[in-house]
Amino acid sequence: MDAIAILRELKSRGVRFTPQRQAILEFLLETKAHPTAEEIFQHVRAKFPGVSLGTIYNTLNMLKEHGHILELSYGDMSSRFDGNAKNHYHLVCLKCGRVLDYDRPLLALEEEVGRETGFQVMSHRLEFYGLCPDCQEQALN
Amino acid sequence: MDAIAILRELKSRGVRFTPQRQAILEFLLETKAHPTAEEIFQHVRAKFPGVSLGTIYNTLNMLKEHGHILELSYGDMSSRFDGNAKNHYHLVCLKCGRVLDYDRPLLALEEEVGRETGFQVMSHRLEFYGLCPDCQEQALN
DNA sequence: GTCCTTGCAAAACGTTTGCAGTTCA
DNA sequence: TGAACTGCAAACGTTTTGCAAGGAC
Repeated sequence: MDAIAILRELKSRGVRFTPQRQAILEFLLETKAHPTAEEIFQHVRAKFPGVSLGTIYNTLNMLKEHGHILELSYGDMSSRFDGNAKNHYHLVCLKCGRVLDYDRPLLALEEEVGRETGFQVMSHRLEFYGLCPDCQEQALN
Repeated sequence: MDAIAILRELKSRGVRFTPQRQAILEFLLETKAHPTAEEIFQHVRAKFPGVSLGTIYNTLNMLKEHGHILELSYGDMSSRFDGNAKNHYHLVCLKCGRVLDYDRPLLALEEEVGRETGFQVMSHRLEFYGLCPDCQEQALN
């Protein structure tokens, strides 16, 4: 589903279709980089010089609430946003902060966890921390 | 290992043993609640009325760097701290924000992920999101 | 025309930093 | 004694909010 299709669907729920929103969502869908709000801002500003960071956050929160993007937050760094809300996992580089996708079959644990704990499990998040190939190479030098 | 033993061990690495640090670490070790820095501050202030939030953060960062506690961060809420740095997983309630421990054998995935992706995996984090038993009950009313 | 959204600025929030004074070793 | 730590306050970066003007429908 592309940006226009998603925004059309949202329109039927009372969310307005604006060119800024289209630019933000298109960028999120086409990049694999898990950008921060600031990075999205810089990118969208190339097309819409007057856009503000407030609008970026407004749109990101709206898309997140409707389940079209994911917010990934880490201790010290600012949040990163993922245009792929379909389930997948992440590899986080502890040195450069980069976040890479890791596609693999989802773990079938939720039902078992719910049974064991009484929690009504709705989703899960799995992340691996370490060094990306680039940073491993640098460590050798 | 209790707070005094941990602080004694840190002393041999040049970290000073202060009563504020003892109070902070004791609270983290005895609670299961994964408190925020602010909650730790409120608790420690009962014993040390003059303590400052800066000291709380200073101590939490020191303990985290030495691997004695974990920092858990989520999108909108502030970080929570876990006095149990031994590997275990977490259940996060989407309604009340509570974080519960989930003890189970660790997944043996790191080696496989490293092989598949070229990442040098050093740790992983697994969290389940949903409704805790209390909030499920409330939803019925 | 209505009301949602934008841009801007200010504010809020959690966290870090700088510094003078204090305490631990 | 001297380096590490404390308390305080100011600073910081990220995110949210308030509001008047603008744009979608």
